[in-house]
Amino acid sequence: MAEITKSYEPRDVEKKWYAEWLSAHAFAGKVTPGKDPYTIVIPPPNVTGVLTMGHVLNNTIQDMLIRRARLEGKSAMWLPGTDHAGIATQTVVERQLRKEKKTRHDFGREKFLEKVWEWRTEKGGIILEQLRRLGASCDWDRTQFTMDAHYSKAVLDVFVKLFDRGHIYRGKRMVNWCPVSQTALSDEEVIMKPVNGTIYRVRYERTDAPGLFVEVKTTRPETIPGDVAIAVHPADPRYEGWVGKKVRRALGPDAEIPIIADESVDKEFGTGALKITPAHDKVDFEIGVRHKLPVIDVLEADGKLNALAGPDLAGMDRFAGRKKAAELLKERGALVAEEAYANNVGYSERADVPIEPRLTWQWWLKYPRIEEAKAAVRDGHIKFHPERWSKVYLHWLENIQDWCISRQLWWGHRIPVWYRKGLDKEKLTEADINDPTKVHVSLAGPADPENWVQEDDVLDTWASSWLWPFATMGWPDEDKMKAQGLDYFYPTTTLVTGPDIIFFWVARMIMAGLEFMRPGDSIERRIPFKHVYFTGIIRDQQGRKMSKSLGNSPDPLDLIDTYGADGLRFGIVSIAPQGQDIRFQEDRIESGKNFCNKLWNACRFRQMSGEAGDNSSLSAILSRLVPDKFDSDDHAILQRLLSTTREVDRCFAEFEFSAAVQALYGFFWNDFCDWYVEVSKSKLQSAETKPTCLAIQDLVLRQTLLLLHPVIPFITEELWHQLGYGAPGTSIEDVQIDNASKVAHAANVHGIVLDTAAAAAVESLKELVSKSRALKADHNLASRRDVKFFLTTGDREWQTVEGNLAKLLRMCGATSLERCDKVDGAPAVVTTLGTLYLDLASTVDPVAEKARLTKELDQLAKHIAGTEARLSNEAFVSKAPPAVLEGARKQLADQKAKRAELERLLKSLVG
RNA sequence: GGACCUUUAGCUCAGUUGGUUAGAGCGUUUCGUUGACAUCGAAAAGGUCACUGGUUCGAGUCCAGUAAGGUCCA
Repeated sequence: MAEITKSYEPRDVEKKWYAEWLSAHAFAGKVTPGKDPYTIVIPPPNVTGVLTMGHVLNNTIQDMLIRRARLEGKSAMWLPGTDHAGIATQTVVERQLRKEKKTRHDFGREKFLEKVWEWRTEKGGIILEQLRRLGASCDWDRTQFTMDAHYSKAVLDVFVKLFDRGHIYRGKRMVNWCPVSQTALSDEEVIMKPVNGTIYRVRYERTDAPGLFVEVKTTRPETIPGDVAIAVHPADPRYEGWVGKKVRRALGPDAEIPIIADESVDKEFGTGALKITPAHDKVDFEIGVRHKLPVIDVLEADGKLNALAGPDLAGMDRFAGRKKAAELLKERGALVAEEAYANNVGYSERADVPIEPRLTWQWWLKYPRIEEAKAAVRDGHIKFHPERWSKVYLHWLENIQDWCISRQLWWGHRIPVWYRKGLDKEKLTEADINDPTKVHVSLAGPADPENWVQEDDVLDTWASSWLWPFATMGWPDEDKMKAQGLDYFYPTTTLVTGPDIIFFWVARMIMAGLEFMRPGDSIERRIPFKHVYFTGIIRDQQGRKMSKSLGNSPDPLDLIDTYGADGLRFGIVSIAPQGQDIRFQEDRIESGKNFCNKLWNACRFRQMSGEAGDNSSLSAILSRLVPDKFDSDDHAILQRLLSTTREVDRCFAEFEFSAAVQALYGFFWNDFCDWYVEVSKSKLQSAETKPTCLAIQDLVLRQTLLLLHPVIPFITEELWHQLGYGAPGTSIEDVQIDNASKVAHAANVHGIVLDTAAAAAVESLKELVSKSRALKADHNLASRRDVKFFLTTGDREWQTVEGNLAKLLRMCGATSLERCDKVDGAPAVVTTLGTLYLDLASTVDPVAEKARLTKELDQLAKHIAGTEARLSNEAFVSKAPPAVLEGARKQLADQKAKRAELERLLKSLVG
């Protein structure tokens, strides 16, 4: 076996093991009857995406779950893939074309799509490559893309089915229009942002009574040419007698518009009068419908004003038009005032520009299975972690609106609808849409395509990703489903994602699963996943969301180069508590790297300490232990190993990953390295204690590597082999991890009965060591090893000290530690094992020594007062549980004894 | 306007059903390279647990309210 190097160099180790895992097909998800499946489908990153810190966190957690599942003996399968990301990808390619001074229209639909496919072939796999660097153990042979032929077929099949089931309709309604992308958006793709703008007070003059005006407030004067009425509340006394009269439109082609009464007008807002512009506001549109008002659309798809806005405004951009409109109103004396105004404006999520409410023909989906989707989460068939997100989810479902699923893009799944040639698409009625002689809806298309024209629109990207948990495994093709094991792996076990896509994706997947999977079966069999773990959002030091545009996100690949993939994984998991946003700190990643180095060196120490024994299995190591030779340190470290194993078991079951990592960190660094390895150094000197000490190190290291492997897979695999825990050609994941009770049971089988008092004994030894060091540090003696200590103590305590003397001398850095009755004038410290004196009587400064003891005494006095107060409280004594009462009494006794000792020491000081 | 989250050491955060003297990492100060590790070791300083009130023998923890910051929905 090669000697372990002095420091851990991740680069080669990571490269080597990832290649080995791939060639061994270690990540392949296999249908294995008799084994429980454990399935995760990756939240497919956009093909345009590059790895961000969010991806690192998200995918590290998925990999941890998958690797832990493999270690637990489950048939684990992690399915990777990418999302075609309609708008995002089309935008990227269009931006490229713009550099060549071209638009997609210069190419035409077909040629443009070829360009996008070229782009995706060339650059679309980057993020999956990056995930490999991170160590992601995805079953790469199953990699899916939402535009793959098979997947596309599933998407279109679902459209046809939902159309046939009456869930899909075409309607001319108000949509959120993005003038930059020039497509409709769903409500979820609109981000409300507070904007400090201007509100314009505009007056309209009565045509029948010149000189009489009605005043309204608007933030959008450029839409005044689209006004078709002024609305007031019917019970508003200010406008008694006004309803039915007409006013002159303040801007645009000359027109008289009526004053109407509508209950929905808010009397409290402004003057209580509202201008009605049905083409450019959702509320206005509804009022317009109620009053059968015309619709005058003054905007083009690209956000420019059109001829209906009048010659002064036509051709202007909407924002320039707003300024111009204000000027024109002013000239005409119609502008009463401009006021600063803060309001919320909807922005396009992708293009980051204000959206326009726009009346267009679109395809809509009435969500299926809404009630069942609520029940699935409410009744606990699907568990959210943290649970509180279920409230957000349920609230959204309570208020759910139909989903606008059509997009005016080219990159996407083209809607499988054909219109009979010669029909005017804009004039189709509901009956026409459902008339197969006029509108054809099918997967295959019409038999006589020459007589039909296909719908231009494509589907919203999310209308493909909502099928991800089953369309990725061959659905709906029976043969493919069988080959890919859909029936075995579905429902998937856990979904790991961010709470920001709870509506976009999580809720919709639940509805899709319930609608399409295993019709007629129970709800547990139809849901797409059993657990949803919501990660926090990674923020920068200032608390801002990390984003490409802000440039505040470190490149994870740089971090991998600097700290290793394992260091990055360990660091990011350790700072990601359940459901809380994360403020990124690079030094935590550094501490992940340091932990790896610590682990490496502890294993190196084991290797240097003696010959390797039989490490081939847990049982082989256990049989090397001689329980009779155990001292309290051996008992204590094994107990801590068990309690840590139990804690990690619990953390994985409850999705508390940072707690798991912290438990392992504390156990390994503090309990094992700082204490057990240090005491080993003297145990290894004796032929009598050495074999058991080595076996215990092997036991702890073996089990710790198994517990750590899901978090830091590369280094644990490497050390596993370096220390001979696995046969050549096997992997650490070929071994099954035992939970705490199984490990305890195995130990019992080998005659190991752990002494529960050992932990307390070790704690008292640690205290003695720590206080002896402090005593030395106080007297600037940290480096010397030639000090002598004296201890005044009882027989029992001395027995403990004597039994561990060699270790104690080494740990305290002393040549001797002798028992004696009384030492005068030496610096001393009170411990549970007795009063420890530093043999330095001649060099001591009594004044400083007094100060030190007095300070400790003062602190102790406060604690005694507190304990006494509690115990003298009648209510406490009569109502507190006996164990608590007993604890308090013992505490007081100990504190008083310590006080007496300190007082004695103080008195004994000369001067 | 509605809902949710956060507020604990200089910084970032733990603190499980209320119960000894509230913890960790980083940072700071002092000391230390003796054969696992300086990517390290030892010691130390540092907190009226945002505020007010309540429940309780006992509150960082439970309840109500206030303040500040954040997120989502309208």
